[in-house]
Amino acid sequence: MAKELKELTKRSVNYSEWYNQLVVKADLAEQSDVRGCMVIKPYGYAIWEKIQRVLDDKFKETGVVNAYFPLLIPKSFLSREAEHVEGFAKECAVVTHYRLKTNESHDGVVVDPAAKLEEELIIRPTSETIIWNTYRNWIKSYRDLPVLCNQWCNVMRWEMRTRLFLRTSEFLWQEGHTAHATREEAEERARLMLRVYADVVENYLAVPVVQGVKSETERFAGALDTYTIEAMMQDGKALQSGTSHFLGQNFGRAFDVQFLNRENRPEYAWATSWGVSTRLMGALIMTHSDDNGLVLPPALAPTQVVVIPIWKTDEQLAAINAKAQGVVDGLRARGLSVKYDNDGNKRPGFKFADYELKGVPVRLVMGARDLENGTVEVMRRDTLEKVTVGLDGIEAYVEGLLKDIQRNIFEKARAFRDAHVYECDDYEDFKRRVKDGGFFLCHWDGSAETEARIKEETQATIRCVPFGYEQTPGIDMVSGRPAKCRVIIARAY
RNA sequence: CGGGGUAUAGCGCAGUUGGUAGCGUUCCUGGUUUGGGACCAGGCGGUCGCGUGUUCGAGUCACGCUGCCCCGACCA
Repeated sequence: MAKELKELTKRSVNYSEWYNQLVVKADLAEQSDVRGCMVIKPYGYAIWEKIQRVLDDKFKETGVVNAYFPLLIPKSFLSREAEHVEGFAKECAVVTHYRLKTNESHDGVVVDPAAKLEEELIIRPTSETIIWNTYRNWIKSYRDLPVLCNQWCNVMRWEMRTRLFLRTSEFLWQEGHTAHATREEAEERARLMLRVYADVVENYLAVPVVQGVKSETERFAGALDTYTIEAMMQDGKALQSGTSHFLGQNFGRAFDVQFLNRENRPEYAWATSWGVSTRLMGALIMTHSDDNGLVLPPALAPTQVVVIPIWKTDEQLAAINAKAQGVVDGLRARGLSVKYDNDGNKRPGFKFADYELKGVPVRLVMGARDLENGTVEVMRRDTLEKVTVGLDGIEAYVEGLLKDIQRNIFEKARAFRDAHVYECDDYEDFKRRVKDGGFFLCHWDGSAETEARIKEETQATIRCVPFGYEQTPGIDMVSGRPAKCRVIIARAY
């Protein structure tokens, strides 16, 4: 069954449209008929599962365990932490009834007014409240700490405008929630999880990120500090790809989670929370893909190698099948995920284009010519380069090639990012250039007024105070007041 | 919730001064093809978003409603 495959919009013509078409045509996801929601198709979900597995293993290495908490949160829980409720109240879906009944004309159903809930339930926009309400019963002594739980789940935030993977009303994520006996331990945990995110995103998704800390206004609702990883997309816009929050004792206090410390004195537990979502899929797609379609990092590609035979007669096909089987087995023996596609309904040219669209890192082609010469044609997706190599030692060759692709796409993305990071000291210059994308390193006086003015006049926001950047004091380019450090300012998704 | 669009086959679209439904593509069947998105022939598929009105007659005109898209506000 052939699929309709039209040419993609060029990245340079309309980046948003290109992205949207790519997600749909590469079979990753599609818009659902349900408002603001997304259907993740099997191919997209296979990639997400791989990301999940990598993250899960890394979490466990740091002592985190998985658990699950309810989807529905009593309304009163949400309002316990004042800043938290203010941050999320505007985008909550609310369950008000628990029953439907047949309508008067017996051709449909209506909400049964008699089934109104005494207290409304909120569909979780995030789970701090319900988890900390639970932790109250778990934590009595410093010996119970730390508690290091993660949950894989869906959350709902009633967004006004949605985009596949980047912003949908419902999305999949993991949220980790930890409780600690000391402030220092909690702060270190928040920073540790940020490092875990940066590791996974850079070394598996091959997406370079800037680690940093958010300004007060960009902080998570209820946090004392929000750490972030920021990636740059190919249009120069920033994508917040993961966050880790130091929550202080705010939730411990709000949910009365107290423990007796070594001195036998009651103390509120210290908290962190941290999450990454299916938005990572968006980062993956936008960072590497080109006008031919997706480019997947070998570490996450559901199919790493596709082998395509080209034949004219059944005898030829049989001969190629036999020869190719050896290659496929050899590659699989090395743990690679290989697809052999001898579907006679599709022509080779169609398959080439289709696997490129889907981002398969390496393609092997075997025809009558190769059969005679004992060779195979190898194409790498990242550069689209083709070479013909002998079958002898093909497994090691392909394995090396996959490693090289993984490294190359990361280096390419990092080079692009670095070429679009600018130090900027002049606000007029900034205003002219920021709309074309890029990360602008600018001195900031730390005031919310400056931040608000930049946002209003340029639609750019302070992404973070970057770590690992040599800071020197200077003058805020907007207010002219002294500034302790430079921050990254950019337009963002 | 403000401002602007749009609604006709699964998808993308045309449809003139009102005259009874069309193109491309997908899909199905058969054949020829197969080293970069094949070709030929045949076929399936539509209460023209919903409702009311004007008219001998409405996809087309008027009014109302609804959905969706874009631009704002909000945002992992």
